[in-house]
Formats: sequence, structure tokens, C-alpha cells
Amino acid sequence: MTTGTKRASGAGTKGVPRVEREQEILQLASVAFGTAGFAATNVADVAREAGISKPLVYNYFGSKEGLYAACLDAAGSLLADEIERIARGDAVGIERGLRTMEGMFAVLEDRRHVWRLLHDRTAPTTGRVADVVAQHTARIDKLAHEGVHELLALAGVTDELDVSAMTATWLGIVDSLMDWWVAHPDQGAEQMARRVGRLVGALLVDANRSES
Amino acid sequence: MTTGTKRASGAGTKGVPRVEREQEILQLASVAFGTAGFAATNVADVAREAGISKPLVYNYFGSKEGLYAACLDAAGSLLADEIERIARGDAVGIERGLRTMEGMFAVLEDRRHVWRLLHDRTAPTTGRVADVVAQHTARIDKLAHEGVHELLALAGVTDELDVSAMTATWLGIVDSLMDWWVAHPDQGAEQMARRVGRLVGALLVDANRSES
DNA sequence: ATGAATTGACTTCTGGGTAAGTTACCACCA
DNA sequence: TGGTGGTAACTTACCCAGAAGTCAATTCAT
Repeated sequence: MTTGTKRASGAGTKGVPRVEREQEILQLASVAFGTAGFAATNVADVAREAGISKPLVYNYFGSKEGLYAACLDAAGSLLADEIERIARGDAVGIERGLRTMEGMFAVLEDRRHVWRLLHDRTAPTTGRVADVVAQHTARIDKLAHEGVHELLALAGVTDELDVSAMTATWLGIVDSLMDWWVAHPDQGAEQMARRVGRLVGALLVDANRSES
Repeated sequence: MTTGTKRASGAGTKGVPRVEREQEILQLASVAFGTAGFAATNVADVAREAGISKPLVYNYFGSKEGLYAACLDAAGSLLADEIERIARGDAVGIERGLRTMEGMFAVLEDRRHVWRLLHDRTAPTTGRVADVVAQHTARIDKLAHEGVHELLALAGVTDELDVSAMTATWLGIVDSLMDWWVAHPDQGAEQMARRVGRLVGALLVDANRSES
């Protein structure tokens, strides 16, 4: 590489390399998309927040969908990788669920909004965005389905519709806990993990009580 | 009231009384809002589906928000009334949860989409719509909170944040089951109630297994 | 005929996307 | 060292589609 003054060609407002700037835009866009949703997010606003002009965003990402797809790609890999990592462990049933939640809390500690990206109802359902969403949710749903299947099988439930409904419910639980977490920024990841453990424990106490 | 030929003044395309026509619009609008969301729903489309013109919709409901508020009012009352009715029963803990789900399934059997109306992130967060949403979710959340508080208290958990998180989770569970139900139109209300019962049972079996 | 009900045709505004110009950096040459 | 053209980065100013909302004109029951 050229010595001293890096090879920054062109006329950046600063000598900030493009990749770094793209990274910053993605960060800001993820927050915007994750909180307001795809439809309600304004590209011009994101650009202004990033301190650049709208056309530059288009120059980098091609379109609003392209920007969203880029955010999704980062978020999806992050999440799916972590869930896969945990799935490789030996926990089963409820234990596996708790471990997974723990992992999610740890990974998303300071990126809580990204969970929403994968479940945005206002995102386009066709085209590149849909493909990227499908790709990542497929990975995640597969693992969720696998875990739930295992859990239910241990209890003798094997009906595929039951597994399907339970998987949806599990994902909904994760969803709502993430929402709650977003609404309670002062709560840390370990705090959340302990809280969830406590709540599951309470459920079981109650269940056994009402069984007697 | 006027005798014989009802008091239908003006020039309806048919002799359909206004109230009835309003009802039909609300029905269609609820489906549209509930499936596509507030932002993605187009007033002109709703009007076309109802076989009338857009200005007439505005004449009836004043604005898109007015139309949405009217849908919400019907949906909110329906749901909150039913949940309150069940809360007046003597079921507690998990049992109360199951009873509530049963009631929801029964009430929403052929209006499954309305549950989404109350949880639409694309709806305006200020003005009349926000007020109506707040009013109904306040009723529902209060009952959910009450039920969860009771359930957790039986297990010795009294931390307010725990109750808050668990309430959010409970509402998320209902949410995801409703979504699953929407995606499986062939499943009846009783079928769903039995399914949920089965799944809760399976969870308990697994929990006791892993405890030993 | 009269007036309420209803509509076709309009205005307005928001927001995605683009064309054309401007700036800053670099390579090359005298 | 300083001018000169080339090029990539960046911005200003614009276009345009779609959807909310409005109004004068029209239809219809009485």
C-alpha cells in the first residue's frame, strides 16, 4: 500500500474510508428500521442523521430496499449464527430455550432493535428484501422448529400442527421479551436471563400446584 | 318511526340504510387494516371493495384515522368485554390463561384479523386513534396484568418488573397464536383451544422431567 | 322541484428516486 | 513549484408516483 497518507481517492468530507462510512449508515439505518419499521422509515432522515446527503445513500446501497437488505444481512447472520452455536450444545427442552434466550440477550445487548428487522410486517414481501428475510428466517425457524419438536416429543406430542403452533408461539415469546427489553434499556443481559429463568420457574410451581 | 318504507332519505344505490352500509364498510376495513396494517391500507381500495366511492367513506368517517378508530372501537369492545367476562370467573393462574384463550378463540372465530388492529405499529401514535387504542389496550392490559400478578404471586414472585415482563410475554403468546390461527383458516376455535391445552400440558411434562 | 346522498375530477403533499452540476484529490508535465 | 486535465465523491435541485383529502356537479327519492 502507499506509504503515509492512505490511498483515499476522491473528495471525502473527511478522509473517512467508504467502508467505515457505510458501516455507520447501516448502524443508523438499523436503528431507524428496527424502531419505526421499513415503511415508516425515511431514507432522507437516515442520510441527515449520518450527516450525508440522500443521493449518497443511494449511491452506496442502490435503493431503500437495498439499504434494508444490507441491514438485514448483518442482523440475520448475527442472530442465526448465535442460535446455531447454541443449538450445537447439548441442552434440550426448556433448558435449550433458556440457553437460547441467554445467547440472544448477550448478542443483542446493545443492538436490541435488530431483532425487529426480521419480523417487520411493513417490509416488502417480494424481491431482494424478501429473499434475504426468507434466507435468515429459514435458518432461525428451522432451529426453533427443531428445538420445539424435540421438546414436544419428550412429552409424547408429535402432531405436526402442534409443533408448528408451538414454534410460532416460541418465536412470539422471544419477540415480546425483546420488545420489553427495548422498552427497559436499563436492564442488562444477565439480568434479563435471570428474570426469564425466574418466570419459567414460577410457571412450573403454579402448574404443579394446580395439578394437585 | 315512519311506517312501511323505512325513512331512507337521499339516493342510495340501493335502498340500503346508511347504518347497514357503514357496518359493511367497517367489516371490510377491519380486514384490510388487520391484514395489511394501517399505513399500508388504502382508503380508495376499501371503498372499491365496498362498492362505493372514496368521498363517501370520508363522508361517513371523516378521515382514514376516523375509519380506523371506528374499526378499533368495535374490535376493542368485543375483545375487552369478553376478557372481562372471563376474568369475572374463578379460574386462576394457568387455568385462567387457558380460559381466556378459549374465550378469545370463540369470539374471534370468524374475525381473526381484528386482534391485530390493537397491536398495529403503523397506526398513528397521537390523536384520536391513539386515544382509542390506549383506552382499549388499557382495559386489556389491566386484566392481563391482574392475571399474571395473581399467577406469579402464587409462586412467590412479586417483583413488579417480573410481572411487567411476564404480562408482555403473555400478550405476545396470544398474539402469535392469533397469527398462527390466521395462517391456518381450517382450524376451528375448539380445535385451537384443545391444541393450546395440549401444548401447555406438554410443557409441564417436560419441565418435571428436566427437574428430576 | 328540492335537497340529501353520492361521485368524478381535482388539489396537495409526502417520499422514493435521479440528472446534472460542484468540489476535492491525484497524476502528469513543464 | 505550479498549472492542467481527469476522475471519483458528493450535493443541490429536481421529477414523479401514489395516496390523503376536497368540491362542484350529478343522481335519485320524495
